Amino acid sequence: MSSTRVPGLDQLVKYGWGVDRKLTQRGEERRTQLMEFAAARFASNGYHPTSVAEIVEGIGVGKGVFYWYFDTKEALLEAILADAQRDLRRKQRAAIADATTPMERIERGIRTSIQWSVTHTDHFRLVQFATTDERFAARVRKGQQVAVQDAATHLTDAMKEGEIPLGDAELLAQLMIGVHTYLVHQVVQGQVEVSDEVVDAAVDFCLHGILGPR
Amino acid sequence: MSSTRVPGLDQLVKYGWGVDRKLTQRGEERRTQLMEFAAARFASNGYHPTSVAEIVEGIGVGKGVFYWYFDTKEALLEAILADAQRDLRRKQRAAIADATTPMERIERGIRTSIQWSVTHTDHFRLVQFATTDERFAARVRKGQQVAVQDAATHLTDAMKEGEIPLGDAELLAQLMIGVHTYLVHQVVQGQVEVSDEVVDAAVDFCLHGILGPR
Amino acid sequence: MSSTRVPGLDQLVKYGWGVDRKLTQRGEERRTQLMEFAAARFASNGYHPTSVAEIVEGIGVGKGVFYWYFDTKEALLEAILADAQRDLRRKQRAAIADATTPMERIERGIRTSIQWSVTHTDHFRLVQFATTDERFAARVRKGQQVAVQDAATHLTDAMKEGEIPLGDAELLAQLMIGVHTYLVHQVVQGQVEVSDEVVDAAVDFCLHGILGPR
Amino acid sequence: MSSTRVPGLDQLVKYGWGVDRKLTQRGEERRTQLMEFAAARFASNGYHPTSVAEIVEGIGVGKGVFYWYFDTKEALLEAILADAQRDLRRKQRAAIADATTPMERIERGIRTSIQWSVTHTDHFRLVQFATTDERFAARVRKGQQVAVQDAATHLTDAMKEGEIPLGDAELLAQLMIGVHTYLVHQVVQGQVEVSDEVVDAAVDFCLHGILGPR
DNA sequence: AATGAATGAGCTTTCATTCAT
DNA sequence: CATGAATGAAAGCTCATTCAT
Repeated sequence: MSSTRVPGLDQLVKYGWGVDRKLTQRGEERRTQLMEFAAARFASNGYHPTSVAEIVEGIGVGKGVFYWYFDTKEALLEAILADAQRDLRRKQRAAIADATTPMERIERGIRTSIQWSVTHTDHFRLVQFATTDERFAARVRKGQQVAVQDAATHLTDAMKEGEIPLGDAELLAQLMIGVHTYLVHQVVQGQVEVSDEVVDAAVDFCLHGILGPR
Repeated sequence: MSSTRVPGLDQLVKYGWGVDRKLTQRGEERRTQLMEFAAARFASNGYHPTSVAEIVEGIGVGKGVFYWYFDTKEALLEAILADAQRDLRRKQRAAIADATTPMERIERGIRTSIQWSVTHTDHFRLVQFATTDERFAARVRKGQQVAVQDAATHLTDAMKEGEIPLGDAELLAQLMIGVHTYLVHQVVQGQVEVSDEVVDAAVDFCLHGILGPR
Repeated sequence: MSSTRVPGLDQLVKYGWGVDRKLTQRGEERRTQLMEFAAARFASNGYHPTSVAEIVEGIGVGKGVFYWYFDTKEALLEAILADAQRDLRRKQRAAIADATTPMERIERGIRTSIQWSVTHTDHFRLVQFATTDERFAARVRKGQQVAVQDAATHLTDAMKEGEIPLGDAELLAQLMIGVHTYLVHQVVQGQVEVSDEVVDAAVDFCLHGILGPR
Repeated sequence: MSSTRVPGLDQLVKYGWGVDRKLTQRGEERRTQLMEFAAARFASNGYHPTSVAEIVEGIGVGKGVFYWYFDTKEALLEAILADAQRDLRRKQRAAIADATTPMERIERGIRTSIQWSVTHTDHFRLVQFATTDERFAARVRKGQQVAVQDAATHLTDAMKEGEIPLGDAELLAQLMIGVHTYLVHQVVQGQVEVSDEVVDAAVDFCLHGILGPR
């Protein structure tokens, strides 16, 4: 009826500026269902080749449903990406919470990140794609910057405490993230099987890369 | 009288199984022009959002011209990717040719790869995208497998000669490639400025990652 | 919740395996409207020369409407042909129902067939065309086989009852159908005016052809 | 150079008003080759679905060749149809030449016609198609009118001489032609095997149809 | 005579989005 | 909330025809 169009902060964080309805329990589920189904399809067939029609048919509803929950197809992908980013960050914070040294934080950060990516391959693929489309690249870039900053902070701390040699913390953070990103990439592409040994090797590789010549 | 439809091996390598005409000098130039222009557009706007119309308008020819040289838009991207792969491999072989030790070969390989990628950012972006679309992913995967194998061979040699500690050569090769892939990725995204120092740092990071604890 | 994708038998008979939505009253009408308009255009301008654009413009709707009801232009023609076949057969069965002798059934069959064809010249022309295109020819052939078999059955009955001399019933049926097909063909081409006399003459011609030398 | 565009009568009969060059021996062969190849393709794939490119590729020449011999694709089909008509008529005249009675002429006419059609199934199919396209229908109609007139003349003669009962000669001629047209149609469609018995039965059917009740 | 290249209107089809119910 | 129907711009692609060489 006369509901104001200005959403509260909580909703904004979750839904952005577009469709901003208060959703019922059922509505919430529908929205999630749409996002999950779409993420799967986007990941396997690609964002552009997947039509809105395909999505709504896939879950057996009319097109109206889609546009009830999302302003555009673009907004859907953005919501999926935002959701994923938020989830990963939350997991990472939890993992790091009770670590005592910077190096421990770094290691746990890497492990959590790898863990999350290989259990959310669809989202990993979507992020990969999003990078290649200017419409979404900015959002992803921002997320990656945050990740780099986080890692760099820990590296700087480690440098200060003399745990690792001084160096360009940000660059090292990027190289480190590069290692595990590519590793996950290969896993997603079916080129590598995940195992504790592989993850350990990757972590070792990074740590030695950071430590440099002893 | 009737021209044989079986193309020679040379042509096959170059054009694949689709349109396989003998091209005149002029035709050869047009084909190249189309590929270059398209690569640029695909890289900046994305493959799907770039229409064939946009490409032909961009170089000021009729639509038919496009389909004279390529069977489909898909075939065009494949041709571009194949071309790029061939070019990179050629460059790498040349760079490695006169190296004397395995470690030298590895280092030169990494440097050449970074070099090539940052001077062919369009193609790098296209490869990124290609990975996210099953239609093209296979080709890219094969190319990357080759790169991994190449590097792994050199690592194995280095292990045999005792230059580096024994380990999973293939995995190390992948981690190494991961470092520079992500680095280039960041460069392409404008997050990092290339410089000799950055490249050196990346190479160092890899070498120490490989060498492990001394 | 999720609607089953397996259409009921009724729908299958009517729509085939392609677009198989449940249509509303309005949708049903649109579908019919499209088929009728298209049949007329196909008949007068030819199937290939008639574009989908022409059809939708003709009934004043957007292009998407066409593809809402039919998978392809080809499917549309097939639907039209199937519809026509079904209608003719139904009419023929009704006409034959209360005939008492085989010869009466044959005569009524011929007359009904001529009658139907001259009042549905559009469909007759479409069948003519369909014969010349392998994509549609099979369907038409099957329909004609059925017609031949029907007539042959009656001829065989007549032979058994001694009403006509023994002979190759199927071949006679074909010749008989040939007579009226060509007659209708000439009518459709404007070479012959239909009249009771003409129809009577054709029927006589057939009957004498069948009876042979007394 | 300064060759007049007004062709001689002979050439006109053969080539119509379009391309009217004096062809060399080789040119004559190319033209024939094009027509034969095109007739085969048109017959099997349809006129519209067969492209000029397909034709010239099929015989291994460039597109220029096609347009050297024919003004348009349409003109090609017309030339093929005209050729076929001329050939059939010539054969029929030869077959009838030494017949002594009208009925003999009729029978020979029918037999020749069936004979020609089953040995030129491609052309028969093309005529079938041509009927369904207004651009070509007129030409075919005229040819069929001639055939009907020819047959009707013989029937009229037969009536005058008391060989058959009086009746509408033209209509009978049409019904007669209908019988064998449909027969050939079924042969072309692979529904009937040609044999002397079948042809005899068809001829008998016609003769009895004409003779009516004795 | 013949070729390879080019043209560009037009084709079939798709699809994000909107709307009446 | 939800549906089926509709929109129409735009996509990929075809093809009869023309032209420079």
